[in-house]
Amino acid sequence: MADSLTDSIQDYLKVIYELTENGSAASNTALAARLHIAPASVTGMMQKLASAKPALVEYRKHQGVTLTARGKRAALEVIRHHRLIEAWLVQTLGYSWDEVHNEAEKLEHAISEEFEERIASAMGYPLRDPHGEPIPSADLIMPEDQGIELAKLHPKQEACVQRVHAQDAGFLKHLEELGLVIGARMKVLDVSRYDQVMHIQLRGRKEAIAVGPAITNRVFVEISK
Amino acid sequence: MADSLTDSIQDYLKVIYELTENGSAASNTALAARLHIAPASVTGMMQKLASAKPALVEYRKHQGVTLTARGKRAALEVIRHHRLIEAWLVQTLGYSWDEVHNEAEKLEHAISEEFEERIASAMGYPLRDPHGEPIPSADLIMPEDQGIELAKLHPKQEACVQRVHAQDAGFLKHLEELGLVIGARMKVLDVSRYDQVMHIQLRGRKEAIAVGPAITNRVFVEISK
DNA sequence: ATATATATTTAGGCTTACCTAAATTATTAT
DNA sequence: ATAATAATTTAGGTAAGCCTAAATATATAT
Ligand SMILES: [Mn+2]
Ligand SMILES: [Mn+2]
Ligand SMILES: [Mn+2]
Ligand SMILES: [Mn+2]
Repeated sequence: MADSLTDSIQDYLKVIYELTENGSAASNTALAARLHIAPASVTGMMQKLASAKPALVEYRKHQGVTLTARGKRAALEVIRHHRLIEAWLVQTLGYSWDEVHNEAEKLEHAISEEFEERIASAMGYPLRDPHGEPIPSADLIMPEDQGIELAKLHPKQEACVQRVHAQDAGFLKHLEELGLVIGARMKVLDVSRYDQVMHIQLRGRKEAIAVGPAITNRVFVEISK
Repeated sequence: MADSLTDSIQDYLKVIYELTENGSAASNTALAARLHIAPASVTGMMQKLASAKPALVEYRKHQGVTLTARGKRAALEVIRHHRLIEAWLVQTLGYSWDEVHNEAEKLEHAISEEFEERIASAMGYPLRDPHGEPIPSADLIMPEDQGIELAKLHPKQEACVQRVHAQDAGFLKHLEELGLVIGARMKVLDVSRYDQVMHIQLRGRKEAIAVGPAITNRVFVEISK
């Protein structure tokens, strides 16, 4: 009943959710960039979603958009689909974490609620996707996430990789080669003051690694006191 | 590389394949009925597919359409997707044979070749879908099918249900209740000359059943000599 | 405060895939 | 062979979702 939303609209809502998780409104330019769509087209879609019968976004010219309660629910439904599918591709079909995103990007719009429930049940209701991202519950609550950017750690601190905020296959493959996979334990050796390059010793690895902000801002960890 | 065909076009090609399996061309009206689309719209699409850069159908006004080699390959690709998905929903997610069709109808357009290969491999390259329909091979050859309509049997003949040509959930559920499932063994008791109602004794069932042409024309069997 | 640069919106178009109503062919029955 | 019926095509439209170019509003730097 809830879903007569097109694939396109579902993608817009999903991206708006991600861009507004920090509390601020999402700009049209940011949306356009994430969706690979011209800014003018985004404006048109935002006007449409804002004046839909039950509005999906709140939109004020030049001020960006936020989701209405309704829009948020729709977004979480798509995100739940996406992350469950990713988890399931890895668990039952042997996909690796860098291969699942594109497949899930299409399947998220194609599965039924029945299918969603069946894979969730088959996997024992997993809480996170293969990248460590939390999976919204069936009643569409996004679990709180207490992870912290790796970039925020100080020398001597120890932590465990909890979550990686990325979808590019090459980037993910690179993280894997570095040993920055979910659950990996590490100790920060030092941080260069000028370029923020961080030297890290991963447990079970001989050599320490050096990673820049492009990586440390996307890897989230749990500090192990 | 092969697939820039829209979901819509894929559905048209699939239905054309099914309507031309008997050798004759497919009429626009028949296509329109199967696709739940107005006949005028079908005409438009046929003109488009016929004059596409590599033509997908051969079309002459008022004469109906047939598939070109290219169109046939595209159709078989979709049918392979559809049937593999159906098999896999049943085998790995516990769907019943009457629930899979609608789910597969959407997923068939959403999965990658990679996904196709992975589920085929995970199931050990099955030859038939849950309704007994043959699954085209990875190189898009449709297996020959030597089944015969149940309606063609004569009294005293024994046979085994090989395949059911149907997708309506209610109809399939009814067949299941009757005991007309894939692999069921039976003996024809008699056939009423006027309404073609057939009396059948299924192995392992107490009571014989009586079924009309709406059923006997859609159930295909293998005669067990 | 003004000029410049950036972000956003408006205007006008395009493609895909539908639709309905009217015209045209084909088919069938007399 | 006609006339009536059925199938098919043509003509003219619509709604989604995009796009580009031009106009406008906002933010930034001096
Ligand atoms: Mn992901
Ligand atoms: Mn998507
Ligand atoms: Mn089927
Ligand atoms: Mn389909």
